[in-house]
Amino acid sequence: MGVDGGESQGLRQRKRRETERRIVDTALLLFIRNGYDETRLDEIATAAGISRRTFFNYFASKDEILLSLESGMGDQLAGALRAQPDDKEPLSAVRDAIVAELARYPAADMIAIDRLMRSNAAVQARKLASYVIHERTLFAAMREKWPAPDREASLRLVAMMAIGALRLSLEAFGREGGARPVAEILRETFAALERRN
Amino acid sequence: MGVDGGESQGLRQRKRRETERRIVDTALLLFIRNGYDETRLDEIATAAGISRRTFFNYFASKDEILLSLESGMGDQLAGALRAQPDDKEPLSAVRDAIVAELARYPAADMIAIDRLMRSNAAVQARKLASYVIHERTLFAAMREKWPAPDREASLRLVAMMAIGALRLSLEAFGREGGARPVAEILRETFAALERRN
DNA sequence: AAAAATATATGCACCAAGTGCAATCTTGCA
DNA sequence: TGCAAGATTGCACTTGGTGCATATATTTTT
Repeated sequence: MGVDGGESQGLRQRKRRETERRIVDTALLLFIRNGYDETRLDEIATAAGISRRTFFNYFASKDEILLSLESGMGDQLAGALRAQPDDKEPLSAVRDAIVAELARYPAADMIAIDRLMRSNAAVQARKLASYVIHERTLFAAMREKWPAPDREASLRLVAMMAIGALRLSLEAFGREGGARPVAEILRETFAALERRN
Repeated sequence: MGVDGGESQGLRQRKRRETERRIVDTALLLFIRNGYDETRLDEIATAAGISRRTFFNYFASKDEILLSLESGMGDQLAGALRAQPDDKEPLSAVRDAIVAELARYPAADMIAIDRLMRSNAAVQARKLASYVIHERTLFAAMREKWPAPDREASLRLVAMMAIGALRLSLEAFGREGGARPVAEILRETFAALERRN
């Protein structure tokens, strides 16, 4: 009743964020413990303390729970790119942005999430599709950073190569079981990319 | 009865192929006429003269109808690559294989199929996922054509770039509404790819 | 502070895709 | 001709997802 600091800034919003977070957390727990396909939406809803119907007020589908973990990355990458100095070559700038950004994700989490996503074909597919979305987001940011109408096609290619290199790096990371840090693999992959031709 | 030519070579197999084909054809017709999401599996089954349950003997899901159109491409590309002369550079050989292979698909069909796939998020996602499968198939073929253990990572990158260029080219083809032939766009995209760095 | 407007939560009935299982019919082959 | 293997089907059932109406909570207006 208003005895708090005073900047509650929307109880509605706060509760919504809390509930959303609670759904993701409990769902991940259940997924990891019992498997993605084996976990029913009802279980998730009940465990999160909401009704099954309310779940769909937060996520459009079961997939979205996992996908939501991936969804911010495009914008994050775009942000990291904007922070790069303007005089770098596009591919180098994007590479550095990706390395900087990926450093922020805990390796153990990435492996766990990746395992979950690979356990279901539809989810895995949508994850790969989200790479394409990231590619487009990145391309849009690149176009703003290096505005030159006649270079658009080239920037599109750079975005494709960069996100492709990111994907291959994460695949290698998974194959190795997380033995080496992602940053190292990324730098290696990008080096090979810049070396060729 | 056996009064026919004599090489019936498995009535069972023949009927199966016929039925599968009939399912795809009638489904495509319905999809194009009424939309993918709006077409029920029951309609497809009935129109194809089979029971709903039998449909699932042929396709694991509704998605698979459309996906099956895409699924052979990886192997086709691998085959086209094997037909390339051995002394070409990997990227050039793959480029030529892709150009040769894509020339075999009628443009109008590609546009129609693409429209359908983009009308449903899950299908579109699986289509993009299938590019990654194609990439792996192509990589496997490349590894056989240019066996050099220390070059594997590099070949992986070439496969990624080639399939990425293919995807970007098809996207451009779609954006242009099929104005220019795919081969032209492909050559342009690959030229830009080889030019950069 | 009451009331009106808006957002959220939920229950319920329903739809459509997909699965397991058992029964029946077809084809291949000895 | 007879029998094994494969194909077709019906049926009951599970699960994810939607539309709609209603109740409840929060915000804003007066």
